[in-house]
Amino acid sequence: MENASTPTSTRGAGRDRLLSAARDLVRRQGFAATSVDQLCREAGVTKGAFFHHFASKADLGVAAAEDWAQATGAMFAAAPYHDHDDPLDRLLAYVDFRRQIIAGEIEEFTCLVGTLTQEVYHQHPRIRAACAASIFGHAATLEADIAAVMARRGLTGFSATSLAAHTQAVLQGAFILAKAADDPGLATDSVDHLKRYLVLLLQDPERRTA
Amino acid sequence: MENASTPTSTRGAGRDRLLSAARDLVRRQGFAATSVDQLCREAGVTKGAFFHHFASKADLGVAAAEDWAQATGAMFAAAPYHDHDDPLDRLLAYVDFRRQIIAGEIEEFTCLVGTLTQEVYHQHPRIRAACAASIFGHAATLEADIAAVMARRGLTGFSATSLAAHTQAVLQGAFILAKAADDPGLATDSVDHLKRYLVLLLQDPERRTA
DNA sequence: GTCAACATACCAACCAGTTGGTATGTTTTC
DNA sequence: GAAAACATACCAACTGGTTGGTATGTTGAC
Repeated sequence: MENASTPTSTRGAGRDRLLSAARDLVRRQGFAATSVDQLCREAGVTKGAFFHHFASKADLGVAAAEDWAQATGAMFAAAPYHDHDDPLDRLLAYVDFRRQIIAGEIEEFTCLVGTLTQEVYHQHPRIRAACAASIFGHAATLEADIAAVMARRGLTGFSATSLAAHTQAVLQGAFILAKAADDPGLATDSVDHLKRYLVLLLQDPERRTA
Repeated sequence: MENASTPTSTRGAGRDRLLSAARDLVRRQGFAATSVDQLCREAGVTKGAFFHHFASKADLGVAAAEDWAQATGAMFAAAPYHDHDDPLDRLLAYVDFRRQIIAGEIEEFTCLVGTLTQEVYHQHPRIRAACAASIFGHAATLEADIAAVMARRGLTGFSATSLAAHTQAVLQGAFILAKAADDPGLATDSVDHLKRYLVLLLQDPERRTA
């Protein structure tokens, strides 16, 4: 997802540019530290345009989380891990794909909705809810494959829902460690552990070629 | 860690009360959304006292991260999981202990330094560094036990350092999911997966009584 | 008496949001 | 088809309050 430069574009692109600016600035520095003025400068519009499209700064936050869910949903829906027929192969390929897109500057691969949730969960319940919908909505896309593998191997002791959510917890936590260390390697290391866990948990031991 | 009420205390407690206020307010609503005025109200002092003790708001952030590392370090050093002789037992007891303290309001069990890192990593490198020291300093306390288990069982393919860091990634991510869902259960579920991973990875299969 | 800890008054810049417009696009009426 | 009416997108200036911080004064412990 690229940063929109300030174009001499046609009317009507202001809202999209504001959402794009929000995605980048909030991932880099958080929601509260990102002012409406700064968003407008980055988007190349004025405050009047901002408040034409959004009733408040908080409304922009909700729209940004929803836009994130839509854009990432589309990106994941089109990702190559769907090419696998076997549900476990598909799940492991998903984790490989998540690892692969950990690249570039920290704010380019970290998660808008995880970042937003962390600081606004208490004071902005509507933003929190939009973030939850994005995070758990995405986790839900993994549940069918996890459930299929569990059924195939007769696994119990945990649910597909909790394992799907756990994959997102690892990713979110990995992003925090990458930010703390200023090193994407911390994130890829945790994703490697996630893959190792899924293999140990879900793969038939006879299939393992370690 | 309890919130300090506004007492008629002796002089000289202002700094500690500001740090305590920072811990609570930042965990609940983030750093940028927590103003110096709000911190002073919560601590029961004035801006003069604030700026006597801290050169800037950012300095308060660094001090808060360092205070957090010191306080949690002491708490973990005194925790019962150290009672175990066997390194794997001790590690698993550590995870059990982390699960046990996930209780009460969200801001009571979530992590100050993880929350801080997420939003300030880009604009406040000194706060980021203090948070990294806290997170990875704590992870380092687990490395010896992990290394001992790896050596005992001849395990390769990952390092003690990366597995120790991974435990912290899971915890940080678990806290984000708890905030998103407004439900501590999301956090305990991920901690359960962490324990399951450590058992699968590190425990001799013959010892498992599942 | 000295000095650390604290309080008060104040500052310039910034904040989210509002106001009164203009420019452009669309719809309705003739 | 043209023009009026209306809707939408956007602008620049403005508002009251908040912000991080500074300067100066006061208080209490030693």
